[in-house]
Amino acid sequence: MSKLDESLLSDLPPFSRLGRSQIREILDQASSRRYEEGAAIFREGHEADRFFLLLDGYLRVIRTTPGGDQIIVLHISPGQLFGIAPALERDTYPATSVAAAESIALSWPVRLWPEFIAKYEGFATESYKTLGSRLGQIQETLTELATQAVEKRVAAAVLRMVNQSGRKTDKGLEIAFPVTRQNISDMTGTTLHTVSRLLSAWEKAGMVRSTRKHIVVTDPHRLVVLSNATD
Amino acid sequence: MSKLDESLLSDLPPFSRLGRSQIREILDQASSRRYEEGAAIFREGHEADRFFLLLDGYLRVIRTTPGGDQIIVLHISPGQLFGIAPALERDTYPATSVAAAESIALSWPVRLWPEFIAKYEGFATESYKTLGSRLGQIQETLTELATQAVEKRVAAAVLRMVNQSGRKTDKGLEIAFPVTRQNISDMTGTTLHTVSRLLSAWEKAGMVRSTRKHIVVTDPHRLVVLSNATD
DNA sequence: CCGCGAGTTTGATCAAGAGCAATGTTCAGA
DNA sequence: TCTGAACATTGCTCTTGATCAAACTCGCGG
Repeated sequence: MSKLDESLLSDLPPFSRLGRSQIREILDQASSRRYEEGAAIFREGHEADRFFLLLDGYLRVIRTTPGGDQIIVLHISPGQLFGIAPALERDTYPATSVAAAESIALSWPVRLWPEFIAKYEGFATESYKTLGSRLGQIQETLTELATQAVEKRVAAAVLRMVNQSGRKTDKGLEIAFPVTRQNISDMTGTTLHTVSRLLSAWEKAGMVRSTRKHIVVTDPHRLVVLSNATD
Repeated sequence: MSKLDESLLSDLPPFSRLGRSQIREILDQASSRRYEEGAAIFREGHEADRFFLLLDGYLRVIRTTPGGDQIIVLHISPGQLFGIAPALERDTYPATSVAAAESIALSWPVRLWPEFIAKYEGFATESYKTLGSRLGQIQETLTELATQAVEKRVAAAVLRMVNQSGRKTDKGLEIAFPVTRQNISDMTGTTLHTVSRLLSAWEKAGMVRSTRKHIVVTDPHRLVVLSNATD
């Protein structure tokens, strides 16, 4: 593993208040790994022996039911902590995380967690905030799933991905990682068929453009309107 | 407000490692309040100026959509911390909490949070765990909602309430707080009509007994089977 | 440049459960 | 004891979106 550069961490919230030498210390204890698209970083139920920070790429956090259905609980973007089961004193990971695109993550052994909390100013607060915002996000999704019709849920899911990862292209806002119809249906509790029909309809209406595994939102405004229509 | 007794806290996880004098200190800074059934402890969007501990009773945590639909995100039972928005550095509560039965809660002003974390051993860990288990619960609910048919969701919701609050009666396990059909439908994203039909069917089949606002599960085992049938 | 497979599209059918409507029941308070 | 409000039940209809089925297309590896 090559020597990691300090600038990797110095701008990220969990570490931004730390001095050079502390960051060095943290990096020296980290492992860095690269994950291919589709590779699992860790799996539900496995021993939670490390915690992670995503440096580059995007992850899906997935839960699988006993019956084999799966659902995408949330996405992780660069700079976020994840797999922080140790904070919760859990000994296994409660979900699986999979690289949605080629990704790079740092990780540390669980035993360092208490030390990080105690030693590095801002780390505790930051991880609380991560937990909290994740809780908020999931509550949002839950509420949506329980109350909204499929079209609105799908619109909201697409918008969430765009907000989290969208980058401007000449055509509009593009989701920065590959997404299949199946993926979207796994986020919204519907089927890939329904998602496909919706995307076709939206494309016909000029709101999105989509190719095989990529989606560009050409008219975000109308999609937003759609996602929170009252009727 | 009458003087609070130290034994109120000494057995609860967030405080169990503390000495008498520390508990006294914590209690002296707390306010205690009683809430009637149906009363709100705090409301979504309001300024998050206090954090809470439920001493007695049961709460529902509710989110309301712009369109006015509401959903019950989770229940709180005695001994649990709640309204810990401050930990997340949020300045408003992300959900509303309402007393499902007559309840008593302690609360402290937000400004004490950092002090609690720093000063009282185990408090930080405990609140992490609270957050974490809540995250787990909600993920569970989300997965269920996205993948399971209505009957299984309703069965699971009833079982969850029984597990959390069930007490033995001569007939079976009774949910310890009032629950309407509407409440259950708000937990499961269905309608009160559907819940009513299901309860009737289950009653006919001898698995539950229910009166106006109370539910007794007479045959938990069969309900469990129902809640995770594979077909 | 071909062929194969993963991902997608679209049509047709059908069932689950929402919505609507009307009636029934329990309970708290006057 | 009566009345009204809150809660519950049940029948009927109709819509949404799941399911089944089949064909299509893109893009990659050989």
